[in-house]
Amino acid sequence: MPELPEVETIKNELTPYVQGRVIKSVDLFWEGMVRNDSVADFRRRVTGQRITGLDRRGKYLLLELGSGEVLVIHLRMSGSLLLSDRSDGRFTRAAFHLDDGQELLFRDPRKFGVTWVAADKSGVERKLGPEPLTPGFTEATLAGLLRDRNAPIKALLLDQKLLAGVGNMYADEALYAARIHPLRSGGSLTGEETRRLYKAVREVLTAGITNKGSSVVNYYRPGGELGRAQEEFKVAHGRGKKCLVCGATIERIVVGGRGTYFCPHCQVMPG
DNA sequence: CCCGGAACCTGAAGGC
DNA sequence: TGCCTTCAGGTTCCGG
Repeated sequence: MPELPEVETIKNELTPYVQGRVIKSVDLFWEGMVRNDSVADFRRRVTGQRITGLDRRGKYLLLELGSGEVLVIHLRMSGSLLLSDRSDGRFTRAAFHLDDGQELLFRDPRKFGVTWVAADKSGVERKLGPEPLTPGFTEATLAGLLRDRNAPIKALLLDQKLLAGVGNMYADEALYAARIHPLRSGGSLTGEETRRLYKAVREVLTAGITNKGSSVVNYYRPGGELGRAQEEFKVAHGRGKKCLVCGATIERIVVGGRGTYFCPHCQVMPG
C-alpha cells in the first residue's frame, strides 16, 4: 500500500525516465479511474503535454505539465506505476505513451487508484495537512494538531487533513516506536509522549524512503523491483508476532476500521 | 467541527 | 476440488 515513502520512491525513481518527455497518447482500460468531468476532457488535457517535473504531496504524485496544469495520480491501495515491460501485463488500467517510445503503465488490481488533470495543485493542497518531513513541521506543530482531539491517536495519524502521508503501516510502526497505545486519545498525550511520537513518525518515514518503500502486497517500484522497508517493520501486519523488546505477543485490534497491531506490554493504556 | 462506519473494488487465504 | 466467507486498507461520503 503506497504511503508517503512509497510515493516518494516512485517519484524519485520515475523522474529520470519521464521528466522532459511528451505524452503522445493515453490508453485507458478502466475509465472509472479518471476523476475529470469526462474521459474526453482528461485525454484532451494530457495528450501532447510535456512532463516538466514531478512532485509529491502526501500520498499524491503530481506530474507537472507544460500547459501549467497538473496530472494528479493517487495509487490508493494496490496501484503501481511501471515502466514499459516491467509489468506482467495483468491489471494494467492505463498506459501513457511517451515520445521516446517508453510507456508508463498504471497497474492496479483493485481499481481503487484515481487520476485527474487539475489546473494547479491547490485542490490537492486543500485536502492535506502539513508534510511531516519538512523542516517547518516541528514538535510544536504536532502538539498543536493533537490538542483537544478526542479521537484515537491511530485514527488521527491516518487523517490526511491533519498530517499528510502517514498510512496504516507507518502509523503502527510510529506508535510502537513511541510506545503509545493506538487507542489513546490525541489530546491525552503528554509532552514527552508527543516528543517521542514526533521523532518516531519522522524516523519511520525516513527509514521507509531509505529502504525504497515497503513491498508487503502489490507495491512495485517503477523498474519492477520491490522495496525493503517491510524488513525493518516491528509490528505492522503483526510482523514476527512477538515484540522484539519484551517478547509479548503482538495484538491486533481494529481502530478507525483498520487492522492495528501493537505490543500490549510496551504500549499500555493507562487507567 | 468532530467522530465512526459504510462504500468503493478484487485477489488471496482460510474454513468446511 | 470448490464454494463461501473474511480480510486487506486510502479516501470519500453520510449520519449522528
